[in-house]
Amino acid sequence: MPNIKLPDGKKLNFKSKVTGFQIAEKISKSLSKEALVISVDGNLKDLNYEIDKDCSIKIYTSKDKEGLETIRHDTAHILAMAVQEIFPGTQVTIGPVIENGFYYDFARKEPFTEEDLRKIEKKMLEIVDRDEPTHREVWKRDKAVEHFKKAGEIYKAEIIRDIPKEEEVSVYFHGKWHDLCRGPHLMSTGKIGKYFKLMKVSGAYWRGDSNNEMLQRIYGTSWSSQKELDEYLIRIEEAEKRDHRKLGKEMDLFHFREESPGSVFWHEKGWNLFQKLISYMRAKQDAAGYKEVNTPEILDRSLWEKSGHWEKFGANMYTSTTPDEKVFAIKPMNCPGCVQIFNQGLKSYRDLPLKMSEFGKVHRYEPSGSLHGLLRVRAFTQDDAHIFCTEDQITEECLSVTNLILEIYKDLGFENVILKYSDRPEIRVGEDKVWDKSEKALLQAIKASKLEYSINQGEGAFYGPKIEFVLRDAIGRDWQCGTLQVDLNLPERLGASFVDKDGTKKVPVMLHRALFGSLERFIGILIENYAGKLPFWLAPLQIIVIPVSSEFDEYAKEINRKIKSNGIISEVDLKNHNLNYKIRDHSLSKIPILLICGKKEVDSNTVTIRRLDSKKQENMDIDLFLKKHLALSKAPSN
RNA sequence: GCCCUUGUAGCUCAGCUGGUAGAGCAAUUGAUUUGUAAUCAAUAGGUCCGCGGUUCGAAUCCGUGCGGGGGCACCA
Repeated sequence: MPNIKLPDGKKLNFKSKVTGFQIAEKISKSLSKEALVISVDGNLKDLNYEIDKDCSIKIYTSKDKEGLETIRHDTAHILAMAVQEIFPGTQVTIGPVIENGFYYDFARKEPFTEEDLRKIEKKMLEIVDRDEPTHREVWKRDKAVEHFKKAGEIYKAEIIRDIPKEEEVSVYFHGKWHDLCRGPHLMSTGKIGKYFKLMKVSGAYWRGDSNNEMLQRIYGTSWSSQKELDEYLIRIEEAEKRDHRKLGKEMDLFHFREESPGSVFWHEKGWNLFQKLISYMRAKQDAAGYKEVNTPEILDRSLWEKSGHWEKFGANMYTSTTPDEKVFAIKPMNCPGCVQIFNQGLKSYRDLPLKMSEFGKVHRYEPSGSLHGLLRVRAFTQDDAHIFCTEDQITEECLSVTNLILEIYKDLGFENVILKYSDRPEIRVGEDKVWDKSEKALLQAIKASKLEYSINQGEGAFYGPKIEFVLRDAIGRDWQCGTLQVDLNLPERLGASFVDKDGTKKVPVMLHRALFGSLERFIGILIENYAGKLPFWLAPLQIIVIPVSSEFDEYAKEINRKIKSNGIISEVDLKNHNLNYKIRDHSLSKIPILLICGKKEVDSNTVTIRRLDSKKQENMDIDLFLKKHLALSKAPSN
């Protein structure tokens, strides 16, 4: 007789076997209405799963992650069901739950269109109304394979073959329609509610392998209330409004064009922002003891062969043949060039750690389909540095890199940073002893940073372990930016050495690190994070002076001159438009501060300040204004 | 690279089933001299992404190339 333990510790006793739904009914009527799935000793099960022995359970509703995910999983099934009702002959494959929704991959010759999606949605609503009951059957493997093969579902048959021997092959029925599935599922199709929407169709490789055929994937979202669905759709719209490609055009920062896909044409304002970031970082790195260098963009093939890039990275490299038939590569990374600087002249242990930074522009031939605005380009500038040091110095150097990165992110408005740590991969170079040392050093640095971190086991580079710095933006999206890698390989390959205390030559350890990763990408992230409303010091155009009418042009020009002479980027707007027009115009182009000058201001030698997104007007003496804003207009410094 | 989709004025877009292009904003000029998110009017502005084909005739249909978008794969 099952003795059921509830999450609050209470126990319920049943005379015979009992289902989750019956337990919910026993607890309360409202719970029985809201219950979606149950966990039995930690395993998620259907509500009508029969319990016949003692166990502890928890019943989930749509308020729980488990409940919502089950709703989404069921919505995916109902999607597949609807598709097969409308388009017979379409094969189903897999349909998992993902963040905010689900997808289902189908095999069908004709592409699904936008109208098809609306048709399918309608059919899905019908299926919800039909409220088809769910039931689960466990089939013998052979029978299942046979059945799905006969039904023309070759993908399903293939999936069954790959289910581990010890697992049951379960088939879920929603009415007559059925699908191979691990479950659990809701008790009937009516339970999912009507708060779903099909979002888009796309291609997706069978089993995620680009050697396989391409299936059609339908993405959908599903929630437990209309309110949640609406909020989600609004969130998507908000994210679209922040799109850096759109804002970059509106703010006149940069553009792309056909002649050079994936390469940025930086306009004056965008380049100003770019240069500001660089000079900010120069100052930071200078203070941290880095020496800035610069290496050639084009280097002979032989160097890339020696470094291993030719073999390992060749598919992504641009090459160039000169009129005399020599082959060069346009650098996809700065490291080999930097090692060559290290190699020039004799280095002593006294020179270590030697930190060389480089704002190096690299070119990589990225697959056309992966290009995405500033976030994924073919030509970009790394805020790169290579630290040559001894094994004993690894920990300290890693820690100082981590601190530098955090400091810089904070200055740019990102306080929320997490780390991803990747340790030794299967295929690697170097002795385990050295790996032990470098992994330990990196981990120590991570722990000292007190940041949240995750471990990606075996994901390190073949030459050493690495940390990736992930920052979370204003609307909760994660962006991988900085990276820190320990390299025990390249210095040796390229013959780097230093003279140690004992007079023998030793190979230095090299740390690769980038703070933002790519300046281009980071600017994209900055724009999206701030929705284009950059902090005052980063704004490419910081102030616009607006005369109320042309009568005050001279005064406005004078104010503008004064501001500019203080090194603040300012313009005066003398166009023949009224004040309202100009305020709207410059607000839309996200100018942080507008200074209005009219009779009142001329008479009192003041300006009236209007800040972006604030209707508050603030009248101030011009010298006081400058005093208050001068420091704010420059990069933060410590 | 692969699947789907898309390419018309500086920008955002309209242009039904083929008959050599249109709006709003921006620009220019003029009027207006404006006090916190669009003053009025006039003017100018286009190899309809490139190439090839079908047709008496192509922005429109077909093929192909290039670019953009959404995904997949890739992301040292």
